[in-house]
Amino acid sequence: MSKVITSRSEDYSQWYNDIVRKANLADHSAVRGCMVIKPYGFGIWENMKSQLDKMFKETGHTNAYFPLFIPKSFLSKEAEHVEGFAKECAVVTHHRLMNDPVSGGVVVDPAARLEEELIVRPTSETIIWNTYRDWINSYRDLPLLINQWANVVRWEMRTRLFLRTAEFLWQEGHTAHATSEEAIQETLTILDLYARFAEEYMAMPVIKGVKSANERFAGAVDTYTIEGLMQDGKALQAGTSHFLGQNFAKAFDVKFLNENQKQEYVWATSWGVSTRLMGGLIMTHSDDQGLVVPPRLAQTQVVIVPIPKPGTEIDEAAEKIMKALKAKGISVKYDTDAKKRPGFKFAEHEMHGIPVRIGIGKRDLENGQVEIARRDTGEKSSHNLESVADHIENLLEEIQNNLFNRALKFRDEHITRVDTFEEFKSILESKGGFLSAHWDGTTETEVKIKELTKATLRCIPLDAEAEEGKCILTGKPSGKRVLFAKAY
RNA sequence: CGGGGUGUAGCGCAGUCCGGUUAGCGCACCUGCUUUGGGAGCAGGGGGUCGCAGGUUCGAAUCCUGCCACCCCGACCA
Repeated sequence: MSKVITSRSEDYSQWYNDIVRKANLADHSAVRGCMVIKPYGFGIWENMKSQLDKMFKETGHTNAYFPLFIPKSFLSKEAEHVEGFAKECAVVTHHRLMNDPVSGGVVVDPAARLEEELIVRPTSETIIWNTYRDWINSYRDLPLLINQWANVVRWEMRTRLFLRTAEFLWQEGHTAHATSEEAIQETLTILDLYARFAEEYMAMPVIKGVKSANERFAGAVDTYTIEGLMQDGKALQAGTSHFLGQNFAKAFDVKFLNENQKQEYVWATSWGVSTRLMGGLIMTHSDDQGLVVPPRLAQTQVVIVPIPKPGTEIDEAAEKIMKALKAKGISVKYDTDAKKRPGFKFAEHEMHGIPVRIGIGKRDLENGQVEIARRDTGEKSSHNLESVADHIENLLEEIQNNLFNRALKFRDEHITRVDTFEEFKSILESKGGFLSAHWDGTTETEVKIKELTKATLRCIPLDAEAEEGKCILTGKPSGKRVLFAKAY
């Protein structure tokens, strides 16, 4: 068998790129920094999306849609937001093209210059809060719990498929509340929702925490995050939930009349996860045979590969199994392509990460059995034809759990408590992963650590226990440990 | 945007230094036959503006200039 993808240990970046392309997830487009998500990859994204959407609706949110374009002046209304987002944006300056009599091509019509440029949204806080001003008058209009599924554009200098592309797909929730407490509660509700989704569906363990001032979203009072750990020991920020205080309400003059007939600014949150989750999914589970997809997100959960022999008994057995699996709501495909040999199909389906493969050949069938191979461990076993559907139903659950537990074990083994800066640097270079360390709480120290080690402060874990200690860099007192790591 | 690298068929590459037949190889693709329990074998066949645009030359994949894209390392970020 020839090697199709680069090994993880050999070149992690190349391995990642190979999986994205060879498992048919995505590819580069003709536009700089943008990607084409292929049908197979998009199907997995759609599964993620529909589950998240269901969870948003269960927590009282509804979907809406706001414009792609944001008038330039909107971006400058919230001071910190400008700092963070007014750069690296795509800008629309004209609204018409014309034929060029000289070159015969098409040129921008100079007469069609816009009076005010439009920014292609890098995030939608400004256009949404400008709209909320008209929607909110009284406490009876609150809370306003809205989500939108959209694309956004950030003109990133350096891009990587799924992890950082110039255009990406995401959901962004924007809520308005009457009180600070309620908005903070919303922020945390969403953080929990994201963590549950990551762990229960993506089988990707995450740490819930709060960002330092330095890593906070531009315009937020507090930014909460879920942080995952990839197989190369680097952290991935997988989702964020922001408590925005009254910053945007003040910037866009969004007030409501409270029960005591007094005007107040509303309290806000915003939160989002993006197609970056696809990158996290790939890097959490996949191996040198290709993609590994958790059963709950797999487009196809089971594939049946016949070992061709004359006669109809193989087809009959396959039909029977498919019927039983479909009755249980399990998605299954029967790979009858006569042009490909079984060995080729095995490798191909492994590359695509299909959780369970059933092999049916004459040899097994004579014993009333089929061969079952699981993608997570590669184990193969024979199983009785009659009860195969029940077995697979359990097996899919087991694979889902095993993927999570395996990733959890890896993650926990890669959280190292360090008490000196020397230790910090040496563990970071040798083992990687999260470093649990004391920090004096200043941005200055955080930036210094980044300059010296390339590690960033990922988060202050929500469950961090009180513990007296000394900052690993400055020796100043600290009340709890925080997590550092190199990150994507 | 700074440093380094790459761009030749769908994919992976040789050829470029030192210009010169009709631009080659492996995989993939098409046809036929034999095969089919871990990426099949044989025979035949199709597919190329050599990233783009200029320039030098009798002649450019090859030399020169500019541009573009991708990869890696930085800075920036979900």
